[in-house]
Amino acid sequence: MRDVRTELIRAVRAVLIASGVDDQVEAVVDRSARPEFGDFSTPAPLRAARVLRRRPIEIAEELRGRLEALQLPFVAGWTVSPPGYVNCRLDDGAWAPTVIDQALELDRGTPLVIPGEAPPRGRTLVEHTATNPNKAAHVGHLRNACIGDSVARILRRLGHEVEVQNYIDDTGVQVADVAVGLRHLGIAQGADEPYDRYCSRVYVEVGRRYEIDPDLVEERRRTLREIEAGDGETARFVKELASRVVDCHLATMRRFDIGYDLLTWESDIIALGFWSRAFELLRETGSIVHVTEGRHAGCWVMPSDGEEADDDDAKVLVKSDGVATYTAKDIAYQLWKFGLLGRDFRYRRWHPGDADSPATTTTGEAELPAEGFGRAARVINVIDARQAYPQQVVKRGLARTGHAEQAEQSIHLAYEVVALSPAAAEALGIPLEEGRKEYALSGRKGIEVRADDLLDKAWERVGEKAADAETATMLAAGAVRYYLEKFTLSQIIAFDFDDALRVTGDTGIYLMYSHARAAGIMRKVEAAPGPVVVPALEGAERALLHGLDGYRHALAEAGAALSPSTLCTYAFELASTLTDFYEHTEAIVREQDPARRAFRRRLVAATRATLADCLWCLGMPAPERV
RNA sequence: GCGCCCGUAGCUCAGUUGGAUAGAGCACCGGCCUCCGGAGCCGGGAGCGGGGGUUCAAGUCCCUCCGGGCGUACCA
Repeated sequence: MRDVRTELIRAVRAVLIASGVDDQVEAVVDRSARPEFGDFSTPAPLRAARVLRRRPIEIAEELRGRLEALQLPFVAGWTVSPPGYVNCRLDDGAWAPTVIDQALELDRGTPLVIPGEAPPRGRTLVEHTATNPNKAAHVGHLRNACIGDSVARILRRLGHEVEVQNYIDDTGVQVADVAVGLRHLGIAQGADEPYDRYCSRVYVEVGRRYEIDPDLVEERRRTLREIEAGDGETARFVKELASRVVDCHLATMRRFDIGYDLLTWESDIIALGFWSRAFELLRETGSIVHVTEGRHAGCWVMPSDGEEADDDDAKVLVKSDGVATYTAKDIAYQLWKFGLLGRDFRYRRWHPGDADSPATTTTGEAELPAEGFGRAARVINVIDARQAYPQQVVKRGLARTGHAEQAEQSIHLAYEVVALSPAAAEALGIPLEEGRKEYALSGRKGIEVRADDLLDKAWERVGEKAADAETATMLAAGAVRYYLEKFTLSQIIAFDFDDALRVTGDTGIYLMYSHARAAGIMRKVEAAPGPVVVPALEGAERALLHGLDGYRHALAEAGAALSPSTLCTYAFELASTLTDFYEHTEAIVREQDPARRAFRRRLVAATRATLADCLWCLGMPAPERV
C-alpha cells in the first residue's frame, strides 16, 4: 500500500464520484485538527454542498456510509462532525505494522515511486552552482549549490533520471578581471593562501585600480577580445586560471557532499560553434531581427512577445560589435540541453585519476560517449531571482524556434539571494544604516562570507562537544546545509553568524543529534524477531507513526514543488516527534513486556531509517553517534 | 513608469495550494539530570502591514493603499 493518507484520498475520491460529484470537488484529506475527531478528516462534503445543492451535514452522512461500506482494512471507523466533516479513525493493529515495515524497507537503491504512477519519462537536467571561476565561493554561491544538490537528490529519490551540470563561465568579464590583475598588478600569493582566495584578493584589488588607471581598463578590453578569439597566450592563461579555481570550487562543494556529473565550459560552447548554430536557428525562424536604427542600431535583438521590433523589452543578443551576449550563449546552451541544437560537445573525465571527479566537456579528444549527456526532457536552472529576465529570454528563445514543449519544460528555479544581517555586516566592518535589515554581498568589493570559512567556523563550534574530529566534520557540513536550505526559496536570507552556527533548536545539529540518539537506542536494545504486535498506543507513539507515514507525501511534495525547505520542515517535525517520544514515554531499556519492547524498538528503528533517508535527500549526514 | 518578490510573536522564519482553536526556533522568565545521550524536555506572554471584496470557511484567492528589496544593460 501507499501511505495511509494517499489511500484515504483515493477512497474519498471514489465515494465523491459515487455520490454524483465528479472531479469538481477535490478529495482533500488532512490530519484531524484535534485528536478527538480522529486521525484524518476530510472537508469534502462542505465543498460538495454547492455542487449537489444539499446540506453539508447530509452529504457527510452519506459519504460516511459509503466509506464504511468500502471496509478499508486499516480503518477502525468513520464519524461525522459539524458543519460537515467526515473523520476517520485508524485501526492501530492494522496500519501501524504496515507503516513500520515500509519504513524499515526504505532503501536508497529503490526509488520511492508511488505504485501505479511511473516516474516521468526522460532525463531531468539540473544546472546549479555556476560560480564564476575567478574567486572563492561565498555563502550565496553555497546556497545555490545546496538547493540544486538537494533538488537533484529529491528527484533521484523519487525515481527521476537526473543529470547535474555545473556551468563554468570562463570567458566572461569576471575571469578577465582576475587575469588582468594577475598579469599586471604583481600581487604575490601568500604562502598558505589557497588559490581561489588569492584570486578573490586580486579581483578586489583590480576593481580598485580600474578607478584610477585607464590603461588597465583598456587591458581588460584587450583581454576579453583575446579570450573571445579562443586561442593564443591569453586564452590559455585564462583557461588555466579558471581550471585552478574550478578545482577549488569542487573541493569546497565536496566538503558539503555536493558533486556534479558534468562541467560545461562556456569556452567550449564558443569554440564548438554552438552560438553560430543557434544564431542560424534563431534567424531562420525569424526569432531575432537586425535593427538598423534607434538605440539598438546594429544589433540583433529578440523582440518581446506581441510587440513590434526594437520595443523596450527587446533583448540584445548580438552587440553592434558583433559579439554575442551572455544570454545569447545561454540560449545556445539551453537548446543543447534539450538536444535541439544539432551539435554536441566532446566529453572526458575532468580528473581521470579521481573517482569523485565529474566529467567535463572538451574540444579535445573524446573519451566518453556523447549519449550520456544532455538530451533532456526537462531542464531546471538553479539561478538567483535577479536573473529572471534573461532566463525568460532563454525560454522565449526555445518557444520562438518552434520548441514550445521544451520552453514549457524550461524551469528557472529562482531563489532569493543571501545578504548579511546587520550583525554580520557590522562584523565585516560595513557601516550600518538606520532601519536597514540586510546588506548585499559583493565579491567585487570583498564583502562576503566565504563558504570554506563558514564551514571552518562551524567545525570549531561543533568541535567543542563532538566525539571526534571526523564527527565534527560531518556535523559542521550538515549544520550549514540545513541553515541554507530551511528558508523558502522566495525568502532572502539575511545571513547571521549566530543563527547559522547555532547548535540548539531548529538546526541541522538537532536533526543529526536525533538520528544519533535513535541509533544509540538501537545499540542498547537488542532486536527481537517475530511479527509486530501492536499494543495500546500512547499519544507519542501514534504521533511518531503518523510522522513516518507522512514521509512519502512530504518527499513527493518537495519534489513537485522543487522545494528542499518543505523537506526541512518535515525533518524537523519528525525529529521533534522522536524527541517527544523519547522524553515522555518509558525508556525502552526498562520495558519488561517483550512484545511491547519489540514494538517500541522497531518503531525507533523505523524512525531512524526514515530520518536517515530524509537527511540524505537534504545532503546531510546521518551520524551513528555525535 | 512597468514587472517580480517580501511584510505573520520583541527578533528570525514555517504555515500541507481555501478547512475546525495560526505554529516553531531564538531571546526573556520559571522549572526538570537516582531517567535508552541535557546539542534535550516542560511551563509562561505576545502576532497574520491597513482597508475593501469573493466564500459555508481567508494568513492563503481578487481589488486597493502603505512600507521594504530586486529587476527593467550593446554586464554576466
